Amino acid sequence: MAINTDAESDFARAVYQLVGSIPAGCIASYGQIATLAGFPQHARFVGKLMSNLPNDTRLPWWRVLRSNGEIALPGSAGEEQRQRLEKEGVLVLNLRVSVKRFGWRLD
DNA sequence: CTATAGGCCGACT
DNA sequence: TAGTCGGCCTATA
Repeated sequence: MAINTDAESDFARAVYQLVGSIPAGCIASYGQIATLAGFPQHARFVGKLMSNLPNDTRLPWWRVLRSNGEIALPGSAGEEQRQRLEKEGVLVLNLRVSVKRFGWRLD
């Protein structure tokens, strides 16, 4: 089953809701979001959605990183993400976060 | 720690 | 129509 790229698609809405429900001080991965949204194969599309987000979005896009805790964004964008994370108390070392300590796991 | 190998799938040339 | 490219993932060496 192919996903609908429309911003109103179930997939997109699920992703937005999930990202929005990541607690401050925690991080999640693209694949994790995709999986929770019901489409484990669409990790990349999650990134696509994030890149499409408007600048004034309220979504905490910065809490989404790679599965290994690495910041995916290059250059200045990654810098912004790093600062937003640290402002929430997430320790970022060399563009890296400890998934063990800050990973978003549901209880 | 790096390097390879395989997979995935929408968007854009 | 066929490549190529992404804010990717997992496993293995």
